[in-house]
Amino acid sequence: MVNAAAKLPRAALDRDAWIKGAIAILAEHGAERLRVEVLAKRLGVTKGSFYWHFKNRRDLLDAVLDFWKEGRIRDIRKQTQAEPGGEVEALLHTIEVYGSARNRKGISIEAAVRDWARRDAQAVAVVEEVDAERLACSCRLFLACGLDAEEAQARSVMLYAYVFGVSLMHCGGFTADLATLKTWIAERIAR
Amino acid sequence: MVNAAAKLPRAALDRDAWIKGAIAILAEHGAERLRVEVLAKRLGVTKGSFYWHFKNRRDLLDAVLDFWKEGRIRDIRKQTQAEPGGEVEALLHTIEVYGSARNRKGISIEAAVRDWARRDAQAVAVVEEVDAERLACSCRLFLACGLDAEEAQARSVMLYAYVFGVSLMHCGGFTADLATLKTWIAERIAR
DNA sequence: ACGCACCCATACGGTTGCGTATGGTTTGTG
DNA sequence: CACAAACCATACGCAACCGTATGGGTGCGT
Repeated sequence: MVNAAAKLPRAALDRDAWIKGAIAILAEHGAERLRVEVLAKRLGVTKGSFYWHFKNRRDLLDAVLDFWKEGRIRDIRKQTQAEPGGEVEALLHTIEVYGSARNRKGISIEAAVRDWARRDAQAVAVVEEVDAERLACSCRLFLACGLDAEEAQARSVMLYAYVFGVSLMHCGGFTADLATLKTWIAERIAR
Repeated sequence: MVNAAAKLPRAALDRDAWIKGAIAILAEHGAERLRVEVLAKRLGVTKGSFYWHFKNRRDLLDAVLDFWKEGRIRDIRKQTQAEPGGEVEALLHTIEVYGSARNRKGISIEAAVRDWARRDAQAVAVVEEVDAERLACSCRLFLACGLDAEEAQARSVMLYAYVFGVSLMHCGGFTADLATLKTWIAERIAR
């Protein structure tokens, strides 16, 4: 019998494949509905396979959190690197990338993890680490622009609070040109 | 046998009591884990009672959404009413009330509903209505301050995106004096 | 006092999901 | 080829829930 999903000799799954599948479900349905039997069915195998790669469901969840944390820290460092003089551009770019509807998948994961962190201690720890790194990165840019320490910190908090918040709002119908509004806001935060 | 929970002759529950209990669970555990048997146990009755007051679980969820919507619309209208000349104070007050850690319960419900709205169409509709009302309320204040329509809209979006976002962030450890940072931010948004 | 509406308990069948036990298949290695 | 490790299927027990069926108790109107 061939693989029902791919009609190919089954490629053995590794831990990473399970984690990536888990993140897809996390983005679509949240951590609460990330179930091993559902995930297994999605990957075209049974949970017999799952318990070979993971000790239990919690083991998977921790792996997902760790995977997400590493990726987010790598990403924020990449997005916020700037040539001297290009700091404002880098800040505007960061707002654009993190607050734009263009990045739907990433925003879904972000929202799911933050909601998860309201009940799970491990998720809280990961979010704290990621937030700290992001705040440090943008703070560095604001300082390079010549702002004093307090204003640099305040603007950093404002920046991330805004991009996370706007991704949760439903302001369609409020204005004809939301894009113009967003660039106005980005300017007021970054400049 | 007396009532196990209150040691009193059981007071008959009405629909409202169920809804309020449901909102408590919603705040603590999210919509996904708002289960009728759990809620019934919390209220000291069995689900036999529940299905007397509600058609099914979905019926309760819709009632919860409606209850929340009405309350939020009433609240935002109350919070944003201002004497002529006191508009900036009203805006600062709104930021304080909605973004402060003082309002833990309300923020938990807000976050739960917004997460809920990422998967449930009915929740989306309710959040859209509430957001529209809130944006309209603060927009009115900004206009009364003399701002033009575009800037009033932009600042309104920035205001709510910020307060929702900051309630999801974990910036403890980033600064010694978060309160000062928040007042700086509030000033930059409202003034 | 009788009946009925209101409110709730108990019991049941069905589904989903966790974790374990056990055995089969495939792949690499001596 | 033999054998073991890696990988997966099948089957089971257990728990949490949903929704229904059914009956018991309490208060109120007549």
